[in-house]
Amino acid sequence: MGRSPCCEKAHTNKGAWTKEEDDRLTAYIKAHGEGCWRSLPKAAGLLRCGKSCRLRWINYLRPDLKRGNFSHEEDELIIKLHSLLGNKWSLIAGRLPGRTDNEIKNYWNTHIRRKLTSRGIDPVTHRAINSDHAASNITISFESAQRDDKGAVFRRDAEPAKAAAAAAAISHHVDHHHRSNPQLDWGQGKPLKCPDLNLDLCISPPIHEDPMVDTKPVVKREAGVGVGVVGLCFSCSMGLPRSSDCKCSSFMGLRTAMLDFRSIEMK
DNA sequence: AAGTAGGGCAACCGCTTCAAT
DNA sequence: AATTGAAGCGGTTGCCCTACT
Repeated sequence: MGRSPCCEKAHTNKGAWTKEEDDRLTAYIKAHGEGCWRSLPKAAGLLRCGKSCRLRWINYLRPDLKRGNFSHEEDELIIKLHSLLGNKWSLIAGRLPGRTDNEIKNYWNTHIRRKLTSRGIDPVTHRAINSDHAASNITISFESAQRDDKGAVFRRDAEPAKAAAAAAAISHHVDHHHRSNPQLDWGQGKPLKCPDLNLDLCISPPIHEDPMVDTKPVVKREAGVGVGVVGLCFSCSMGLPRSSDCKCSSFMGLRTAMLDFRSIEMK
């Protein structure tokens, strides 16, 4: 029945990794590639469980990791993605090349959460704290023209109908993820409608084809490896206003490229 | 200079999903 | 079809470092 046991837990090290262990793991993966974490520790001569090896590699040893401080653009992108995806750190990490889910999670908990709170934004719901009535359409805008050190811009939505349409479009895309992710209800227990979330989105129907956007399925969950937005300039892929030399086509090459839910694949 | 508090981050834990048997 | 375990994920913990008193 079932598979054979993973590792002998009685003879595994725990705690901080030593330089030697790092070297062994790195050398082994460089020689044999990732995968089969179950057998890796033994093969690499490590007294660790496969799970621990995987974590160490993904979060610390991988050569494509960026490390260092998060840029302002990354900050905003994380906030934006979190507002849409909730605590789906692996999905968020998938949009930030060189960043790991663990890193983003830590960064969120230590920096961004506080930052949002100081801006008067609830980091969980992304709504304004002290907004007395839920129906008020206070929204968070990331328009860089209005951006300053104080961060997000609040405004009342001038066109509720437009906002509702956008919300419905988002809801359509998010829905199938959402069904399996009650967290995305943000505690409301109702289908996501983003009634007060205006991210200046422009989302087209899924069937839309754009030569600039690679529509083939994205490699599934490469554990934090950036599934870069193909065919888009930096500004567009980061969800920023288009730069003067941007040649991305209008669809999705806007501030919304990252919201191409076709490439946010859930397990 | 020593002690303390708080922040940051690496690693572990426990749960869920999926695949192998 | 049922069972079992690997892989992956999010939450939490604990250690280390730095700033403050």
